[in-house]
Amino acid sequence: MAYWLIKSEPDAWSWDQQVAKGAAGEAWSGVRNHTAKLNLMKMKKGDRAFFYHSNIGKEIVGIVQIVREHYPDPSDKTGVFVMVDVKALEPLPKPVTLAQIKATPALKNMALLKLSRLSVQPVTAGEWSAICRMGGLKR
DNA sequence: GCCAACGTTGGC
DNA sequence: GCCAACGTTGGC
Repeated sequence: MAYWLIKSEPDAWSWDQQVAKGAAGEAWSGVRNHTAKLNLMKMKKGDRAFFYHSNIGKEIVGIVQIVREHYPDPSDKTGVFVMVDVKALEPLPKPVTLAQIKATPALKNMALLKLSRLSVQPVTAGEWSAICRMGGLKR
């Protein structure tokens, strides 16, 4: 299984809205960046991703699961970009903030810090478990 | 095909 | 509100 991190501005689409969608999941559309697109296309059903709130909060608030692999984004008229469907899996008992990640030596190479503008990015297994622990999940 | 100008994102 | 990073656009 692969791990990812997806970003959203809570003004546009928040964790609470994602949770409200429940098991049905929701389309993760609107990506207009080719690097992000490549990552979307690597996602497999069952992969997990951190849900990060950019701008407001600047913290990882929960975990989502990929429930549908990439397909054309109907909101993209050029037909170039793709999207996936994700569903909320569980919240982090303690959201992990950007400041905490920066202060953690093991996480200093995270794409989140190096490619701050990339909205869909890979997370290593080591980073995943470290953040889960910081977030109060026991695993 | 290069590169300057410009727009957007996102942290501060 | 500012600015750095970076992607895109357009002139040459």
